Amino acid sequence: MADGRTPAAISGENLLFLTDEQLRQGIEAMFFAYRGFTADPDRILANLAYGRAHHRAIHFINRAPGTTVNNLLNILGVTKQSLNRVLRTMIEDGLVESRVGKSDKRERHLYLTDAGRALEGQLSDAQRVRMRSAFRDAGPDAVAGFRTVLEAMMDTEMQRTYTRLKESGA
Amino acid sequence: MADGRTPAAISGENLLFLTDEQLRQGIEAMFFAYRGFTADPDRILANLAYGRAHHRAIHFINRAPGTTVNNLLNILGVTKQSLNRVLRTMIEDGLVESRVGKSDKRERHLYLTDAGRALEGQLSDAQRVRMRSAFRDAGPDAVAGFRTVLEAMMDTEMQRTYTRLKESGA
DNA sequence: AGTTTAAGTCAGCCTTGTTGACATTCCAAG
DNA sequence: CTTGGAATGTCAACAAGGCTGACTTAAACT
Repeated sequence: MADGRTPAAISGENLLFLTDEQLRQGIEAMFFAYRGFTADPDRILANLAYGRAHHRAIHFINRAPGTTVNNLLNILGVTKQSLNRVLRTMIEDGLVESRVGKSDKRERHLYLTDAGRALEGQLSDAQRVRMRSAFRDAGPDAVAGFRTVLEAMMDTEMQRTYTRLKESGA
Repeated sequence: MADGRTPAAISGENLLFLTDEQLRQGIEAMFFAYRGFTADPDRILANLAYGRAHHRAIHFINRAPGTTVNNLLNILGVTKQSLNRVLRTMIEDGLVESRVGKSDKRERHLYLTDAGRALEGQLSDAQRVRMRSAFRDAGPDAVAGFRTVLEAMMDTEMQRTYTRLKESGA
């Protein structure tokens, strides 16, 4: 078995963690935790003229500088029109730069400007503070489990996107 | 130490799980996983005239039948006006029943009708299928870690709400 | 030359959040 | 008994951020 559990161990550990009540608690935990997860950046964004959609765009442009609009579209899972509205305001405000592609001039490659990077840093700092505190409180084993479950919860398509980003990172 | 780790073990396990890169991966995992988490109920709701807000209301009314509007407001973290719009359509459509309180007639107690319970079942079945599959793939230790981290990520207020619901359940 | 692709844009619609103002009902304290 | 405050509901207006559909432009591919 890939995870080192024998069939005996699996039936032995009597699957109590798969009861409907356990699953419901997992569902509610996701709901409440996601609120906490977005709360800190939301507070910062509320004072500017931006929202969560801007945060997401800015995060992934920072993560993969030079990404094309199409690529970003796939990562974010929204329509071109929806992304464009967000992108346009950030380009106008000088947070994002859009450069015509060298090899393929139809493509636009996206980069954060200095101002964009500054905001990105502010937002991700806030989000990381909470994440770091949660990780530290929970300990490395819990964190590993956390990531395993989240990965298993993604659509397979998103799993691939996530893994690609992860491997490009470090 | 409550979790059995000695101070030496903590510094020994060199805190690699707290690097900025690890935290960023955790952040992205939350983002992608939440999309998966809501995808199945969203698909069902798209065919009806309801959205995620209706799902949340219906979930917690089912979880705590007879809850007051104010209580639901606190759980959901939205404004009274926002909840009321959602609630009103579901009352009109015969999914939710609103009963005037016995002891305090200002309060309205909320219950699902048979039709409401049917929809709730449909939605939570869909969501549980994915959750169950993720839990099973990840195994009980990972699930425990998942819940530990999520709990640590909540605002303390939400933590209390979550715990109260959890203990009332089973 | 004709088709497909990437990006952008316009218009319109929906859900779901927000504020602010105001009415009603009822409990409880003075 | 009256009055203040609490719980609820309702109306109006607005914004963010999704969506669809239609259309343009430019570039690339075949």
